[in-house]
Amino acid sequence: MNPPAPYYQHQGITIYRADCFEVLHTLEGVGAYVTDVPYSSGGAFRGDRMFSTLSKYASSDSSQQAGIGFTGDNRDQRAFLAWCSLWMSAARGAAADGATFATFIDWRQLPTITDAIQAGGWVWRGVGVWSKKFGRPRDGGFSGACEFLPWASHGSLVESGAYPSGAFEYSPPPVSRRHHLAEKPLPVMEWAMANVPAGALVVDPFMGSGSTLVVAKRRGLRAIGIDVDERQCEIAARRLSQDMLPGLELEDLDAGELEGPALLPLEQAEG
Amino acid sequence: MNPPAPYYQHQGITIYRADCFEVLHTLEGVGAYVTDVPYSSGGAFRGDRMFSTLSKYASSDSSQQAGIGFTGDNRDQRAFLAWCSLWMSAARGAAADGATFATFIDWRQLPTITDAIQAGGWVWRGVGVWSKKFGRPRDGGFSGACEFLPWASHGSLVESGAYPSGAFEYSPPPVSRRHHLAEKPLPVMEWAMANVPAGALVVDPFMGSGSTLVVAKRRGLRAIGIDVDERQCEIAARRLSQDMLPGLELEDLDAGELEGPALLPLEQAEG
DNA sequence: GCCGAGAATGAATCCATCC
DNA sequence: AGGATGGATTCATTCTCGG
Repeated sequence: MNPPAPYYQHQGITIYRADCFEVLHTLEGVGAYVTDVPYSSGGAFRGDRMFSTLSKYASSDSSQQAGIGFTGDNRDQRAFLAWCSLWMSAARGAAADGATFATFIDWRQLPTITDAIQAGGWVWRGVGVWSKKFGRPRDGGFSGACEFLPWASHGSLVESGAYPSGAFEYSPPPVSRRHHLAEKPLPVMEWAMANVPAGALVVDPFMGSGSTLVVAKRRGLRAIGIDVDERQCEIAARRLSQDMLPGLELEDLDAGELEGPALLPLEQAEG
Repeated sequence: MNPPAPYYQHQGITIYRADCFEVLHTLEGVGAYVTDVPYSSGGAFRGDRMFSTLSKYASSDSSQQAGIGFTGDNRDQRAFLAWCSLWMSAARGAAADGATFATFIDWRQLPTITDAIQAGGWVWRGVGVWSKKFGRPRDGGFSGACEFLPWASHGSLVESGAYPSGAFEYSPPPVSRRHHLAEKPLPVMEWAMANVPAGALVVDPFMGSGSTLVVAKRRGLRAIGIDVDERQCEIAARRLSQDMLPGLELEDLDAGELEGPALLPLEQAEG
């Protein structure tokens, strides 16, 4: 099979505007997958509002009550597991021996993701933690201060000479300064990719605004980003075209504004 | 039903030397469960789980294998899920409305524990993270720097006026200075119990060396600790008898040595 | 009591050998 | 074969101890 025509291609970095399955089936020799799977939306299953509603149910005490759409909740959860298992399996089919896999996820979907990782044939190796330092406070409960990075390998873990910590602390910039609602700050992405060996091909099946590619480019890695949304592809391409002199700190790149015509704001549905 | 005779009882703190089921079925009005369930973890290979806790978890570098191990750590996945569901369900049967539940666990068993929490009828609310700052390094992978604190409530979450963070960073003291191999430092326990409202009855079904009770006593809470191992009961009782003047810092209490005769190490057979 | 240099450590993991 | 055992490995942080 051949991949679709690239949306962007320059200096070892390629962007495809496509569903990830279309591209994953055409790849081989992938050394690492690093991504941020969408879990609060996703055209594959349901509209954003519907999913939010269900999440709201699940987060209330109403799961103990009668009359809630339990089957609907359940089916969404199952569909998410099935869909993740499928794309993770497709990803593994394109992976080189010893390839690594990592995706960001929130606490609620973490168990589903670790099931999907193993269902997809990956060897689950651990869970990294990104601490944002602050989360929304909760009277009588713990704030949601962390996001999780379950990671895995295709077969034996290959030594890369890197020993990243399982915990990383970094305060994210305000939403107003992000290119994407769920955007991961570049230092956080750099941490998540710290164990990727030199020369590896990195693939992000849910590219979003392209933080994975920006870090890959800085490190001189080959990389492929995939996103169904053309606006995200454009944003990512513009970020890659920015000045990336080594003297620039990642934080500065994060704060850099994109040149060119203004882009339409993203609708909520993209979160 | 009546509980067994207490092993220790003083100033609102009670210790039972018993299997937790024996006691849980006799309780009522419990405001919070805070515990550290035996992980039944220790490696991806079948054989690795079968070792004693000392050889599984204590540093293999140090030839000193003296110390106190603990029991009930050898269950396989299915049995661990079933057993946890049972005791969590029994615990919920004794819980007051709005009671909270929290247990420490490692990354490998986290999904199993969140399943058990929900199977036991609790409403899963989130996952706290204790960062030890440093874990054993892994070439090509992330270190295991964190332990996790999934938490839940019995029905609606009750406001307690406390807003603890979902992340807590603290370096544990070396094994040689602990009362229990898996002992949680007092500042970590204090964080894990930060949302427990004043006046609540706290129960720890797997007391170990009694850190939960020590923090409860400091906070003026009523508390019940349960452990099958009489040596742990004795250690906990001694810790509770130590000087706990408010002027003393928790770190100092951690470092305090216990008076009385030395304890025998646990035999390998029990591991 | 404070500070710096050197030593020790880790709720592992993986693999080569034994039985 | 397959389970059990023993040993080598890793480095940021903490601990120990002397000055």
